[in-house]
Amino acid sequence: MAKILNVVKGTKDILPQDMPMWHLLEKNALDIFSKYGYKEIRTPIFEVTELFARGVGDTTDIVNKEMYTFEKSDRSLTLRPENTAGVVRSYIENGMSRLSPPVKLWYKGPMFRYERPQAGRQRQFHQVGIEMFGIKEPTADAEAILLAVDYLKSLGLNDLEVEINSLGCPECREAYKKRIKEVLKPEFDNLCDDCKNRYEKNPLRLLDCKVESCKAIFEKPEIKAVIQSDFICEECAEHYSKLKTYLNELGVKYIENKLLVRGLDYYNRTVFEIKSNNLGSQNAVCGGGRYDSLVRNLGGDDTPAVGWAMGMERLISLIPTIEPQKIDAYIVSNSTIEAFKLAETLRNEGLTVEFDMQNKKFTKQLEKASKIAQYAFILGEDEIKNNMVSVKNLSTSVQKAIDRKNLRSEFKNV
RNA sequence: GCGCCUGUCGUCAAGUGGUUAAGACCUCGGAUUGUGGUUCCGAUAUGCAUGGGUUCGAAUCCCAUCAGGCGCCCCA
Repeated sequence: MAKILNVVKGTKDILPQDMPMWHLLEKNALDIFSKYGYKEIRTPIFEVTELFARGVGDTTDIVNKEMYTFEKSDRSLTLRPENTAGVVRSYIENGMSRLSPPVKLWYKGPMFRYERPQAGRQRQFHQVGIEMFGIKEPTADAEAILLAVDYLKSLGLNDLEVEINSLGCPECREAYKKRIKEVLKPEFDNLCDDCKNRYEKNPLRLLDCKVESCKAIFEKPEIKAVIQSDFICEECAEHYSKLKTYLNELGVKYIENKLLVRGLDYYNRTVFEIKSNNLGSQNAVCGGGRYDSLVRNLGGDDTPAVGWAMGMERLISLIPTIEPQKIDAYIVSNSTIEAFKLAETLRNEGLTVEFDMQNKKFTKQLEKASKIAQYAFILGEDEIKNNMVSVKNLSTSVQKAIDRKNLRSEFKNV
């Protein structure tokens, strides 16, 4: 026997039995996002590496150590680790800034990150997400969050926690970073290695360190005071407070989490996450926020934008398993040709139909029918002669002969 | 990149040093030559991730390698 080959580490087959859940996610995405005016967009799964370096940010882990990058024809290309950069690239390249705002786009598809796999984390995984361009007002932030909550509700996920925070604009954030670094400077040597690293790279991410010794440091009064201070400028504060007003009025429950810091560099002002307690340590199903400078950084006009992405595998692990549907009919017959022809006729009429291709014994055919179909269409010599079909309801055992002309309309009455 | 745990049939598993490696589900065949889902019978691992070692003897102990899971980090 030849050697068996396995899926690549961190990737998974999505098997037929999983498909009903995937179809539900995809159908609800199309239905609900459409109601909010979103149009679907599909961008390539690989892009020029520079797009992610400039878009996602070269201080992020995603760009630093998690990208699948390869060289082809002297160009460096990368399997997309997320889709916002690609959508923004397409928005700019296709002149969508000429469209009347808001420009609302949604996507779904595979993403690739080279990380150690664990519960809720794969190297190839799928995201569904939205991006809205052209609106600086907090109505955009509020509608994006409302849409996320609506979509989750449609999947039966009603009690997930929405966390929000405001990172401020680049100006107030820089000032805040500076203050954090100043107040922590005397403690620098006592921080854990990760935090020492973060101190330079992204001081904001120091805040939710889980190491006990670091937590203790952050509890010191003079440090805690800085962490908990409202650092954002007046304009940012107003934006944030309007967002909260909208959410309150719309009945969207949320908790404010001052420590919530998305790891991507492009966010400003609003950031949010939606979390579940049933996911293990990778507990975020949705993450997003506002990214007003990304379009400009990638060469477009100054364009405010908001977006989020959800991990589809994580969503699926939260929704109940959906049993596959049985087909309408299985044709039971010892005449292969007649069965074949009848199957084709019925399929053209819109039914899902199978028949026995191996000319097995009658009882075997019926046994198969009972496993996979709602009805058995029995086609024996008598039936063929009289142009009839004996329809058997396999859950009630009721059987009735029906004229083939009326089969399509009458079989479900058996 | 670091830590912990695990690897017995397609799947779930019993077995923890001593003759032929339980059982269940699935699959396939038969009992049943035009009536299934119930029942009964039968088939299906010369092998326990792979390679070494210890032993009279190893799925069981040891080492290495590989694979998987979980956690840290990070994120969806």
